[in-house]
Amino acid sequence: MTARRTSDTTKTAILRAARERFAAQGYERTTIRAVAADAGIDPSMVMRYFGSKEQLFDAALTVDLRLPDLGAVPAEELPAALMRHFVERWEGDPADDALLVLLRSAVTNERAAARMREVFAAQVAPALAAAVGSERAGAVAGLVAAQLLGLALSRYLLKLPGVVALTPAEVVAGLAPALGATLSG
Amino acid sequence: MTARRTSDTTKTAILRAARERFAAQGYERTTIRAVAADAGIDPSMVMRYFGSKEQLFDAALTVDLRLPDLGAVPAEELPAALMRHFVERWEGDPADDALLVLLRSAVTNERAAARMREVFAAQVAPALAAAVGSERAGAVAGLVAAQLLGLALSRYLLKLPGVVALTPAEVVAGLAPALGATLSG
DNA sequence: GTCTATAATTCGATAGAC
DNA sequence: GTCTATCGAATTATAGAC
Repeated sequence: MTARRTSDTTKTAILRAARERFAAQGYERTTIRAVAADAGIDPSMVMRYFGSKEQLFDAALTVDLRLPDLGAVPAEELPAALMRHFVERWEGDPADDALLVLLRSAVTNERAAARMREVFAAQVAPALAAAVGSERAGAVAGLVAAQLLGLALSRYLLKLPGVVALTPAEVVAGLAPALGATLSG
Repeated sequence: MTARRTSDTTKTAILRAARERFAAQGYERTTIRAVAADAGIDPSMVMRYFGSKEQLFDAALTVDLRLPDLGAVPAEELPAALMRHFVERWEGDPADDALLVLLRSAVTNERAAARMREVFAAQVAPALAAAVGSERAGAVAGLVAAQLLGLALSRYLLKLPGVVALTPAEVVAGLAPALGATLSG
C-alpha cells in the first residue's frame, strides 16, 4: 500500500475526464491539456498512458447498448419498449452515455463515425433481426436507427425547445407509434 | 470593365469555398487558410471581407427550407409530402444544402446550434401549426423535427449502411407512416 | 510515476507595402 | 483590391530530469 497514486487510479481519472470533455465538446475541441487539468495531472501523463489523442478517444468509448432480447417482447409492445429503453438510458447524465458522447464526435470525425456504424451493425441490427422478418431486417434497422438518433440529436445534443419541453413519458408516447409504423410497415 | 477580379466575384468565391469546407468538416476543423486556398486567394482576403471566422460562418449559411403551405395539403397526404420535400432537397449534393451544412457544425458549435433552433422555430413550427391543432403544435413540431433530423443525420452525415442502402423512394415510403403516426397521434 | 521544458506545427488575426 | 510578412496564442507530441 503506497500513499502514492497508483497507475490505475490515474488512468481511470484520465478516462473519466476524457469522457466528460468528449461529451461536452466533441473530439476536435477537446484538448489533452484540458483532460489532464480535469484529471489533476500533467498533460504528458495522458500521452504516456494512451499514446495519442486518437487512442485516448478509442479507449474512452466503449458502447454497450445492453439491448434486451427483443425476440421475447410481444410485437405490440416492442415499439414502446424500445423507445423506453433508450429514453431511460439517456435521461440521466448524457455525459455518462457512451452513445451520446460518440454521436457528438461522429458528425465531424470519421473515426468516430466508423465506430457509430459498428455499434449499429453489431448491436442494433442483430437485436432487431430477432423481432422482424429477416428480409426486411436491414431496412428496418436503418430506419429505426434514424428515429432513435433523431431523438438523441434533437433532445440531448441540439436541445430543440419543442423536444426538450416534453417529459420522458411524452417522448415515449409520442414516438412509440412512429417506431411501430416503421416496424410493422 | 476591368480585367481585374471584382470584389464581388472574390466574395462569392470565398462563400462558395466556405460552404464546401463547413459542409465537409464542420466549423472547428475548417480553417480560413483552407477556404482561401480553395477560393484561390490569400487568407487575409477572407478576413478583409468577413472580419472573422465566425462572421464568415454566419454569412455562408442562410437556411431557407422553402416549405410549402402545409395547410393546403390534405391531411392524409401530409406525411408523405413532408418527407418527400426533404428527401428531394437532400438527395442532390448535400454540400449544397444549408440545413445539412449547419447540422454538421451544430453538434459541436453552440452558435450553429442556436441557428438550428431558430430555423425550426421560424420555419418548421409555423408551417406545422397550419396543419395540426394549435394546442399540440409545439410537441408535434418537435417530434417531427426529431424524425427529419434523424434521417438527415443517419443517411447524409453518418452514412449508416442500413439507411444509405435505401432508395429515395424507399426512404419516403418507410418513414412517411412514422411521420403520420406522430402527426395524427 | 510524475513533472519541466521545449520542439514542431498550426491557427486566427493584424500591419503595411504595392 | 491583393498579397507578404509576421505576431501571438494554442495545439500535439517528445526528451529527459527527479
